[in-house]
Amino acid sequence: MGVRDDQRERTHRALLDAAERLFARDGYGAVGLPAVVAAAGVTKGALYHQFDGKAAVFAAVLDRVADRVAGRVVAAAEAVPDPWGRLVAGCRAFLDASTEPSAARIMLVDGPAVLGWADWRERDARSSGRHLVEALEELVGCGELTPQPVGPLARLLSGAMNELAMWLAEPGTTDADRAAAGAALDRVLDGLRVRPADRPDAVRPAPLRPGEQSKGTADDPAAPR
Amino acid sequence: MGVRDDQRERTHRALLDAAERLFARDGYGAVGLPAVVAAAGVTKGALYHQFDGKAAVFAAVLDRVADRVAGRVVAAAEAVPDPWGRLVAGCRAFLDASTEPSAARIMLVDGPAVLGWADWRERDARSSGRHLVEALEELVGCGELTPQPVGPLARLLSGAMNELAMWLAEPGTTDADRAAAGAALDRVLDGLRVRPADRPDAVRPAPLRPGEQSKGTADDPAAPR
DNA sequence: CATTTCACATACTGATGGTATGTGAAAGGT
DNA sequence: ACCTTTCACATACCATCAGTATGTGAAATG
Repeated sequence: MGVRDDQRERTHRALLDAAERLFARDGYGAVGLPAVVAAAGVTKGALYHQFDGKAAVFAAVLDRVADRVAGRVVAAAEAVPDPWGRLVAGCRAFLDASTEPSAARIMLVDGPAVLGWADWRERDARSSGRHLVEALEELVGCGELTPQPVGPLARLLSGAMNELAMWLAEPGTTDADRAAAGAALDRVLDGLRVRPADRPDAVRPAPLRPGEQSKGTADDPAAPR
Repeated sequence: MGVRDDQRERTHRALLDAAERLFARDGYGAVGLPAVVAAAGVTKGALYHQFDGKAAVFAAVLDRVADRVAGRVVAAAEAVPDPWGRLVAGCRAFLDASTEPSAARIMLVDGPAVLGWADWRERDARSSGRHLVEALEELVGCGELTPQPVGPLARLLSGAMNELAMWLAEPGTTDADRAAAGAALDRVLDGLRVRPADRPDAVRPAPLRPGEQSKGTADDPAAPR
């Protein structure tokens, strides 16, 4: 690698940084390429040399954001030993990470519209979505979930968490809202869990009570303003 | 009233029809106003006389689509006598209606990106979302759901159904996919239902840990905004 | 029947995404 | 060391789009 590749990578990152900031703040449609290249300190020539167009820049930004989110999900999940706890921890981490306004706007709001739902879905399946599917498969394997195709369930849960994240990313939402969203998600997940009584014979004799992790009290989410 | 209002309404509908067709097929971003007015057989002058701009046309189209969907939801729900059946029937009808590609693309994919999530949410809260909240409140009231703020749960379920609908709206999905999505949704809803064994009569703390909450249905469904 | 209103058409503008071409410095061969 | 090629990027340009300003003719109004 010479000084050439170095410069190349520097402008690449400058473009991604500028684009992410502007896309997150104003939305894809309201951001023009002139604004992006100006914020990055380069010209349109540089942008079109490195990307195939505006949508490609957005896709690259989205991938980077999704990677960050997936990283936090994995980190949170692999700190928990038991499979069910991993699912819950992963979901909670996803919710937290996606609530970051930049992530919500780029990944959840504009993503499907700009890239098309199919492309967007595919990218999700390669980052956070994959871990969700794997966690569900493991839970089915060890009898904590009733045997079922995990694909549809993963989509359902993913959609649920995405919507909650977009809500929580909205300015004006409070910590109480965050707690209420987490509690609702906990209740849904717990409802899916095979009751210990109904479980024929699991891998372990249920050492801990169904982890009710509703932190704080689920309060009225009405947000005054 | 006069021939004037008549003509006015005719071009209004022509614009909405043309815009809905094009937006559904190509997406908001890929449709230009020239294409819309050409398909409607009018000129840009007519469009800007009746609407405030491209986004306003889209909003009007979305409202019409959302009304159609909500209509089907209500029709399906009110044909069922018991509250729980109403919820399930309503959800299934929403899934069916939103799977129509035109509805999915306009309402679910482009809607949040074009109008902004908050505006989009508000519109949903006025059509389908309202009925979901009401159904959940009724179920909490009659003890089939554990007392909880229904706002977050409604958002969660709405997001889940939206994602499933977008999936099923994709070309290439089969009837088996449709059935699998419905089954997954059924399982989640059923998991939320209070077990008859745990429901002797009145409202009890349920199997959840204490400290949850004990209030009734007090909950503001829509975040004011 | 004169006047006003209004639904719409035409003409125009600034800005945007995208392309074609130019340029100068780094890489590579001899 | 020198010439050539490559490449990362800049400049100039174009088609198109959303939006605006103005014109127009028929319906409403008195």
